Amino acid sequence: MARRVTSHDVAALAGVSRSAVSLVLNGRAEGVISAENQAAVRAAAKELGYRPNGIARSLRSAATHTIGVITDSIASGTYGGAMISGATDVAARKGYLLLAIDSHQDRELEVEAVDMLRARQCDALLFAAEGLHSWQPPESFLAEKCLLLNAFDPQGRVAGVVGDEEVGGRRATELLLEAGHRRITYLTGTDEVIANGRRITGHREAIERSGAHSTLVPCGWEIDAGLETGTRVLDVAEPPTAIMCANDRVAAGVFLAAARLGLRIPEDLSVVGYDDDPNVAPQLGLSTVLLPHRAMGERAASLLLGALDGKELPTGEIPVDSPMVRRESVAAPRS
Amino acid sequence: MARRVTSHDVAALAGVSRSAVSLVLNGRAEGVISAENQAAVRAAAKELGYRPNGIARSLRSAATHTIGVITDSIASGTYGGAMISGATDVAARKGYLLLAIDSHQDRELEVEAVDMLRARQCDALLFAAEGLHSWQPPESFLAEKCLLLNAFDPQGRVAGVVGDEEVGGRRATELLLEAGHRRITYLTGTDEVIANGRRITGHREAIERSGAHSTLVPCGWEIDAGLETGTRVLDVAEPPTAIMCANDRVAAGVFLAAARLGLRIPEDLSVVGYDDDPNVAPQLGLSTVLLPHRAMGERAASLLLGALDGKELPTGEIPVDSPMVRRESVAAPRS
DNA sequence: GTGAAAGCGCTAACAA
DNA sequence: TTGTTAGCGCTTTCAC
Repeated sequence: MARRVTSHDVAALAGVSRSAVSLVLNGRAEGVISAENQAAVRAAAKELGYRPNGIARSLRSAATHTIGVITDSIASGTYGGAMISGATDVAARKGYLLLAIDSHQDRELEVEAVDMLRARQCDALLFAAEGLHSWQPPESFLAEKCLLLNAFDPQGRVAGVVGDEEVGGRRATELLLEAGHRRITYLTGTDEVIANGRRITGHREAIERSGAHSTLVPCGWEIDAGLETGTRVLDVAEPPTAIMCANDRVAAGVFLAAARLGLRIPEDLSVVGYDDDPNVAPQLGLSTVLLPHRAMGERAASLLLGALDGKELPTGEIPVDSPMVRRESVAAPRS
Repeated sequence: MARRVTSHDVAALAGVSRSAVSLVLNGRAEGVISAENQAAVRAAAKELGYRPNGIARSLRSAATHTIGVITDSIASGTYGGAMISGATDVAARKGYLLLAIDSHQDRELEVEAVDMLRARQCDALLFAAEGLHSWQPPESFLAEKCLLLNAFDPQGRVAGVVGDEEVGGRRATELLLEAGHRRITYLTGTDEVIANGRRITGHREAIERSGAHSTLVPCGWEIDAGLETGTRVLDVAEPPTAIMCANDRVAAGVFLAAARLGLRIPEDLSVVGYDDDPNVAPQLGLSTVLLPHRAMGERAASLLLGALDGKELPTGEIPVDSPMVRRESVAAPRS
């Protein structure tokens, strides 16, 4: 770690002043610095491997090109990483980097994290939640340009980028309706998960518009719940021709239930999942609604970057489309 | 975003000089600043909500309390997040934050990422790989305090924190041996995955020491390979009494194969996996070797932090223990 | 026990 | 067209 090269060294080697170096390297030299001096500066910079000290530059310009991110437990799940990764990529493309810290769902740590990030003069703040939920931002968070990811502010003071769960619930239902199903069962998740209610709303909308019939059966989120509830629902005189599942793991349970009962998918039973879980959906050939985590992260970063560019930040919830991933688990019902 | 509070404001309110503020707030005031002035400074700082500007402090002290992290594609898999999360937590506890950027396995982006991180004066650099592999650090990377995570330098110039795959392979094997198995089949992964060879080495060691017999059958890493190869291996006159699997997904395939053939686990067949995949192992009750991603991340951060504290960085590979997770899939063979 | 002054590396206004 | 200067906010001698 030899002493760092500074603009002073470059200026000396090129035989110009430090300001000349600054102008040339920041593209503000045209018509200000002679062509040969420009060349000399560039040559010297290259020879010395000069990189401007970002800290000094930040101090001067009062901009760190850094977005502070508070995550609530992002690494524990399968999906959180995709959001952060999407945000990182979009930010990096504009020269911004993410400074991340995890609060482990601890309110005190959250506040402390905001403080740490603010002390480092982040240009903007982002709060990212593993699972969609309501989040009350501390005052210090609101003092900056800020945004929520996979979360929303109950008081609506900050905008939040979220997956469009209603559309997702509607799409999954419509896929079954369009295939011709009229007797549909929806194995729902649990109410403490906010997405659940929204998906149900979307589902009901689609059903009502169609005139078909659906039954909602509380189930849960895990494979064994899918197996158990799926078996109960299917092992009756007039079973549904299609099942919509709370998520892909439940769908996997339904696959098992169907296999047990000798029902083939999709010939005897159509199944649609939710999440596009990479560990489940492709293996099963499951048609499912994609939770657009990466796109959400990208969206959040680009909104924040826009705000730093002077654009207005939106308010309220910013839904990101949840597309349908079609595989082989849905077909027309046996007539 | 009202104008930021500076030490100047605090000094003015407390009626002292800026240097006094600095001394008090950094705990260097004892015996230097009068008790009442100290109290005044603290009161003023609190009232104004003063936080020292980290950028200015960094410029002054030439230390940013930041670790730059280059990831190669960390968010795409199930495990990468745990490493980063472990590192983040350990670093945060010492006031360090991670500045992360993803190279998407692109060499040019890698070099650029190192440049960006160096320009921001990170105190140390970490390269983290999703899957264990060899990585050739650019010169610019080596110019800093640096370390590899889940990777190793073929030329040995930087140390790399890795999971102990040999021990893992040995442990999995020993679990079966201790249960009394003498006819074991190992469904191996593929050679382009470096961990595979190491696990095989560990496996062979354990087998040789025991005098038991094992057969290695190339299989792969996915559930369908496990099902297919598992079926082939089990559907013979004298099948193995235990199967060791390349990973947990393969083990899931073996579970399916066993079910098809009417073999109960663990009564008729013992199975051991690798990874402790949270999406697979608990659901199956699978005994498996834990890939200690979080511990690896923690280890890397604490080594780097130690180095910043003046301690020597080790060289070569730094293995982190891969513990056995015992569940129900292993029992004594039917005699 | 306290405050003035210098300087980290950079950029932008200003003077030459 | 160029170089000099001031200052971002902080810490740390060094006089007082």
